[in-house]
Amino acid sequence: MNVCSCVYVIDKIMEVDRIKLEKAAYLLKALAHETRLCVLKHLSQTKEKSVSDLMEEVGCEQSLLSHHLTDLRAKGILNSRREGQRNLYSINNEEIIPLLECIFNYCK
Amino acid sequence: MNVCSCVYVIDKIMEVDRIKLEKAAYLLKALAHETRLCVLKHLSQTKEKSVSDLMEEVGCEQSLLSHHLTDLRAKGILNSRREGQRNLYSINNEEIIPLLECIFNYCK
DNA sequence: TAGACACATGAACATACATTCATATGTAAT
DNA sequence: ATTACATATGAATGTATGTTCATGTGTCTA
Repeated sequence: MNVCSCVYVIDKIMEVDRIKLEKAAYLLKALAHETRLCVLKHLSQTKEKSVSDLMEEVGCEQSLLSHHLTDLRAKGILNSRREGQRNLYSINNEEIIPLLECIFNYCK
Repeated sequence: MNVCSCVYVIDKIMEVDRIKLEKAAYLLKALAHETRLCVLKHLSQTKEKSVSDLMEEVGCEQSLLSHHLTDLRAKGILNSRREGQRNLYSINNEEIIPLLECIFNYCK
């Protein structure tokens, strides 16, 4: 392996790291809010929940909650589907549940 | 147990939850930045590092990095001690390392 | 004790995020 | 078709966060 390809490999490694850090920062920003964490906590216990269910459980006003939910959905953390008048939200990727557990566990 | 003490217990549970959510949100906000994650990643590999070491490794300008470090220290995530002219930073509570691993692992 | 080095600090500014309010949309029931 | 219900959306505003720049502080060396 010559000097050039070495540099290339190092660049690639650095790049992968940078991308991972970026992703992690993006994810953490998405999670870093009491209301959103509360939503996720509730949704990790039950499959899906309507906005009104969450409003009660989370104790958050309709519009504000909706903004948070839209946000979490846009960022790929939640899913939603309609059922009649209601909009049911659920966790998109279950792998986030152990991560949440890990976070809450750290915050003893 | 009468109604009153039941309500009291429920309040207590809710309170604990709310506090945990608050703590978690606070922690995640502290972590949710590429530069800060990068610092933590480097510090979880080596015991301590000076600001200049971190400047190079993280690729961040002196003053800005210093602000981030001060911040992380104020929030109890990092420690620092002087050694001559240098200021050595380290991770305050090692329990954060598996948490970071968990986060990076999720961000595959 | 003067200069260099390593780092911290504070004010000013820029950018992003959270919240509120008014209103729109989509579905269901009458 | 009209009304009510569940939710989404957008603009306006407030608040927090990140960044830069100029300068301050502590320590070492000559």
